Amino acid sequence: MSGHESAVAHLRSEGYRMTPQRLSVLDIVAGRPGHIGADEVWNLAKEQHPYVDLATIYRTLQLLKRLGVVTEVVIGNKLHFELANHHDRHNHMVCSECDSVQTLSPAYLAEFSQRLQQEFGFTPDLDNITIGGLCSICQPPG
Amino acid sequence: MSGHESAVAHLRSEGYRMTPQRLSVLDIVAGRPGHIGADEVWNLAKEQHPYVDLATIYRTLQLLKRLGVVTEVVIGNKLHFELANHHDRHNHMVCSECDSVQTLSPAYLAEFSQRLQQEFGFTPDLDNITIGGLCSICQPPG
DNA sequence: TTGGCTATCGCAAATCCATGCAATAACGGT
DNA sequence: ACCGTTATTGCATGGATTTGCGATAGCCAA
Repeated sequence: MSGHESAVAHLRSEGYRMTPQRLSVLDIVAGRPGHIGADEVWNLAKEQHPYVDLATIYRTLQLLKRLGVVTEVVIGNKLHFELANHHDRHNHMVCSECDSVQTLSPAYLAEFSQRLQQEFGFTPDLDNITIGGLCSICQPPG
Repeated sequence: MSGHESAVAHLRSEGYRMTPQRLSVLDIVAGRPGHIGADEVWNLAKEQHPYVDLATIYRTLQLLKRLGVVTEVVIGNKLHFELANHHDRHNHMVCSECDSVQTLSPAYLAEFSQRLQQEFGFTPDLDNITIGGLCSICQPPG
């Protein structure tokens, strides 16, 4: 198994327990290069634990998100998750036409974020923000 | 009645029909200075048309949104709507702690938008974007 | 005014996600 | 290895929003 040890240790250190369901969800999300929907996680998890409930999947994903182990990505109106890579934080640009996804360095948002903080005292949470729009291929003609 | 004529004409010109339910929803949203939740619209609409269904409210709001007559704002996990004022476009900053809402001039997003366009050929749709975070009052101590 | 085409409605059921609760199982202490 | 505490699960349920479908009612033409 790959580098789940740290995630497991993280759970443990916060008083959370390690269960087969949680390990399963962790494995599944970690086994994906990109993001994965909750329903997909569920389907895959059921292969190993036929009785897992979808609610457990959701709770686990939210837990892992709270712990910073996974990142939530809003695509359309569904939630997707991906393993948080702290060495490669990024945001997403989703094309509303072809649903393609590009990653975006948070550096692009830093300046904007600072202005909101300075001028309004508002601390935006842009970590998981997704930018919708049209990708270069789907640009309207003209 | 105020300036619903243009909205009505807009509907008509696109082949949509004008119904009392739609007029009612339009009146209600237009009669609000700020944003209003779908359930609130429903309650008010029922005063005039006791048999309107919530699904009709949702469908109408989505239609008006598609036509650019109203704007959708996601607050917490509910949808709110407000009359689109094309002379005063703005974004929203929603506090995840107290659900308070501040408006934000799109000027703050212009620079960010241009960079995405220039560097990635991606045309972001930031018109209706909502920024989550913590307002100045709900800042964590320290 | 009337008639017909079809957009729209009301209703019911489905979907997505969150939550309350009793039964279960993880884990530290013995 | 066993026990007890209590975090976690599965199940049922609820809230918000969407969708399928047959019935209804706008709107245009005659």
